[in-house]
Amino acid sequence: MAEILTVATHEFADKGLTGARIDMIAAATRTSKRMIYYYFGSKDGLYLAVLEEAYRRMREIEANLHLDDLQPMAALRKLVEFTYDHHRDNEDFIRLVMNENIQRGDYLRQSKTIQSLNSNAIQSVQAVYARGLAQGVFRAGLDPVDIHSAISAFTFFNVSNRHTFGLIFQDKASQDKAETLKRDQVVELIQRFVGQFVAEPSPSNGSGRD
Amino acid sequence: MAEILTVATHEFADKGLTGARIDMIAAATRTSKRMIYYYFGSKDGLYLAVLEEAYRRMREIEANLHLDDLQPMAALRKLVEFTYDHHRDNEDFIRLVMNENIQRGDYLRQSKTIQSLNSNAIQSVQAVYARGLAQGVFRAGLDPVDIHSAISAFTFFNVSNRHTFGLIFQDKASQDKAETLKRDQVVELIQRFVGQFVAEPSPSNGSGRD
DNA sequence: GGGGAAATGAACCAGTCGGTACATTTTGAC
DNA sequence: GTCAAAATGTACCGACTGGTTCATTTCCCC
Repeated sequence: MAEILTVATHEFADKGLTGARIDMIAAATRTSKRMIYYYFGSKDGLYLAVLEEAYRRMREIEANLHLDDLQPMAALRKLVEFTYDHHRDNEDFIRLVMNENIQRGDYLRQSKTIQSLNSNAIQSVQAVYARGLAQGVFRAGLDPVDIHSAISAFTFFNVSNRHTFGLIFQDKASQDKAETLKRDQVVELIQRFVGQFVAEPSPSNGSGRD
Repeated sequence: MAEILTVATHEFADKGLTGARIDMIAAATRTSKRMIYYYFGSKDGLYLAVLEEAYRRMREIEANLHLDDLQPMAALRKLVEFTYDHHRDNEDFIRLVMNENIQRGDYLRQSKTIQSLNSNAIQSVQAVYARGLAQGVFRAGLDPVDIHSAISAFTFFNVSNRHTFGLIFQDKASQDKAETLKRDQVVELIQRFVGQFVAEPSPSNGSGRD
């Protein structure tokens, strides 16, 4: 059953809900189509299960960042870096979410499980932001949801629109693998958005990831 | 033929390439399925035509912004506002591009027409950025493509991920129609990213749009 | 070891859908 | 008016695909 989910995740991410073929998924598994229907009931049921699992997995990691141990600005950096890395390394997740948006969130809406998972993400941002405010390093008047939104927008777009964006601006040959904004740039952008001043941008650590 | 394109644009944007049905498109037209194949050859052919038309239309408007008549910071604002408004008001376009990314840009790649359209967009940014640098209001070291990327990321994500994002954070009931970041916020974010200092953020004009 | 439930296999089906064959009509240049 | 080319209507097809039927096997609890 776990195998089915793994294969299905890939297939749905690859072709989308309508494009994916149950027969293909079955063929790539050691079980049969019959089994897929036995466990998941329908194509939609399988898709929903895949969606839930993908979200669950991300939030699980995210919940273990221990942002509280860091100074606000550093915590912000770490959160951005995590999100950036996660999205870059989990294209399947990105594609699933894209597809779900094409379906207008019809399936996500059915899953109370997922919806409850995500307020935690906002809580984290809220906590960091509050500390930053208290210390005077963040500017006032921002909504945690907006900060989260800003982080998501960049890191998500970076992967989701890789193909069309890279294609259009391919003449700027430099960019390797059509990555648009580099990681440190995204960090800085967010810090400038949230920070009080930018005269002293932010310590540019050279650390790879995490 | 123009009617076919209009209807097809909507259908493809709505359901995606695989989800769209030729019979549906034909039914919504005053012509027949036979005609669609007569003019466009195949489903893929029709899809490609739709894609080209959508891109062409956007760049056409964009080319008429006359950013040169404005001071750099104001020009930047206008560019962001235009992109924000366009994306918000043309969900079909957004969805087409999303779909094309799910197809890994396979169709966009076939269209030399589109690819040539877009260097102009970068040219505009480049021009504004250069003027801003000369006047000392923009900071050095940025790539015009990065600026364009930043603008796109926000305005695009804002629409493309409306459904999943709005659903997840619906508890923050405030946001009307699940719009994540407000227009002025996006403008400010970009200005902070590009600008030299942010002590004096930017003139917040109260004008609605355009 | 009996028996019911869970798990599985193989063939099959009915609806769907992109695409076509064939015939016919309309157009427009001369 | 003629005639070729463009345009169009109708009916149809073959492949695909989500889903099912029926029968069988494996599991496991007492």
